[in-house]
Amino acid sequence: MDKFEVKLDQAARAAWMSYVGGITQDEIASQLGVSRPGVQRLLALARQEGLIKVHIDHPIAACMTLASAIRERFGLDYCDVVPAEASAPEGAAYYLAVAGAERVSRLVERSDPLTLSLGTGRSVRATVESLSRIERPQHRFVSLVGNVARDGSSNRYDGVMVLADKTGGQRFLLPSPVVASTVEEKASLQQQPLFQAITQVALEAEAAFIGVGQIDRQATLFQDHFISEAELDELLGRQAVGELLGWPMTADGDVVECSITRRVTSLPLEMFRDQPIVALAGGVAKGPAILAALRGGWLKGLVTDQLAARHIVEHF
Amino acid sequence: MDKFEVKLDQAARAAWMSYVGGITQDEIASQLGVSRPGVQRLLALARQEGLIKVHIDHPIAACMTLASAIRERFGLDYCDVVPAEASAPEGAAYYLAVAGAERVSRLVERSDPLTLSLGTGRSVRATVESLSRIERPQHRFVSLVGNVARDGSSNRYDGVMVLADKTGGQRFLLPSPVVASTVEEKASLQQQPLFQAITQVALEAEAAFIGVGQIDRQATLFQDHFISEAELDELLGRQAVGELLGWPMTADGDVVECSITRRVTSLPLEMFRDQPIVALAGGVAKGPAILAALRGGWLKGLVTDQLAARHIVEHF
DNA sequence: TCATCTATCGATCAAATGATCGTATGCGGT
DNA sequence: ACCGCATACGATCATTTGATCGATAGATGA
Repeated sequence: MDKFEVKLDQAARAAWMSYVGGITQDEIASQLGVSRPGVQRLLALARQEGLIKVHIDHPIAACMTLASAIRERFGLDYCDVVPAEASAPEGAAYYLAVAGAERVSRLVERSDPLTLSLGTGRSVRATVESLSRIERPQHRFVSLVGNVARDGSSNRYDGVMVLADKTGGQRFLLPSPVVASTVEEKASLQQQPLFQAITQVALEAEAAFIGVGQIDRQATLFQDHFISEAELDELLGRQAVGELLGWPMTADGDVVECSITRRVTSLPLEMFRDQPIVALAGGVAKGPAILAALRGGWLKGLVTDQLAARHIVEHF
Repeated sequence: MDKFEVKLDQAARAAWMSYVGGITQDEIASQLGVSRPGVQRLLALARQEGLIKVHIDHPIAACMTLASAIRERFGLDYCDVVPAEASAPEGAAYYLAVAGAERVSRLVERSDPLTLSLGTGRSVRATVESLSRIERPQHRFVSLVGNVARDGSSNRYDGVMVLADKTGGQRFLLPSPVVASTVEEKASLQQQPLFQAITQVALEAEAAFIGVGQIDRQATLFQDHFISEAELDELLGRQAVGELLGWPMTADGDVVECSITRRVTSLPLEMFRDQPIVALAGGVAKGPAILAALRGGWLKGLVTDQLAARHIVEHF
């Protein structure tokens, strides 16, 4: 095995010249007295033996590692992880919004008519607000979640509204509360032609950008009075850890069947199995919920922050 | 300057994908939403800003760094640094010989007639002894240093002898002591037709492989009785720290003019200004001598070990 | 000793990379 | 507001890199 040692020596030399010295393989070949393919084999050996350690000296490097791990593990089309600003917690939210806006604008910028669907939540709102104005009247934007609160007031600043305002595109809002008061109300809503028309548009969307909700006392669903405290307790009792479009799910990503589920008016998740859903969510509290959504295989894309990403990779 | 931060962020991302992730630049370009040349600029920026740290996980890496530094600093054609075997001091000598033999055999292996000149010293001897046998009767080997001791005995195992034996090439030995007894003896020697003929051959050599001598109580010149103790003291008094081919020189690489110099019979160093001289020497004791030879600009190539190399770079 | 097998090596080609150039875009000054 | 400058961007080409294939040399066993 002494022969192998010599090979490794040469491999290390070649690796040094190539990576540190920036020498071309031709040059290395003549320096080492081997053929160029020989140098390639040496470099391959060096890589294989783990002789070469590359370190990117920038905070973003950790994010990239996390992003790559998550993308691999859950077969995502993409995963962006933005740095967590330890000093300014809102900084991370801003980063998240910018990163999300980047992904959205990629789609919106193009000239062909585009249909995009949006969920609700702070992250989605912040994301569309980060977008710059661009004239795209040919685009259509549709909301996947009802934007009417229990008291009947309509959220004037839904993401779809902002996006349509910024682009001049068409808007399609779901004229319903997130959770209907009764099963009958839900059925009645779903029979409205308007509701069905919007459903149809949503099905034609090329991508869906949605938030991820956590299920606890800080849950948006609860804080915004879409569900009552008793209903929250019921969800917690059924092991719900997060929600997508108002659909609560367990840690494994299965949608929880319960009294609330039967009254959720959002479009059923199964409907989007073949559509790319992109989640926009960050913060350590959202970690378990995002992980659940990933486990359920609902997502094709994810824009998150370092805190949530770290939680996710630690609980694969 | 916030703009610059964003650029650096992207540069770090691109660098991560390229170096750690092994993604192609085309892929990175589409992931980052820029053109491929844009990615190149980002990578160039990342390199320039020192974001990318490559570490070769092998003892040889340190040697390569030293070698590169020395080659750069003194404009050498090449510099090989072999690892110092902390456990076995003779191991390093063996490595040195193998590394030197590698350089020599590059030249010897070729079929065109070759003229090679050799100095004396343990390193040169060990080097030629490491060479494998190869039939090259068309080659010529010439010694640059007299191989006759003060007592008149001839060193039967001069490097030239060994090399000629191994290749079947012609041998040209300098029939003189390294240091003549008197200036007159030197003059007389130099007038011999044989001496002049050999000088002529030496001038036709394509490369010279020589040792480097230190000037102290362990000096080969002194140990082998080429100079007396009084002469050694004289050299030390004149700040000589090393010698090439018997020519003592100061730390700056200037040849010392003194009573000994006038009696040295080796071919004058100036004669080789346009010839590639390669020094073979290692060990911490040889450090100052090698550094002097480098400072004098006498060398075009160097094969040394980690100990000497470290001394050299620390005393640039 | 010969045959065969395997491992290694170098020629060739496709892909990826780096560099140069012309062009566009934005910014500051007049 | 317009002009000029500077900076940055993207198309194109040369170089470098990676991979595949056939060939050759050495090893191993019959």
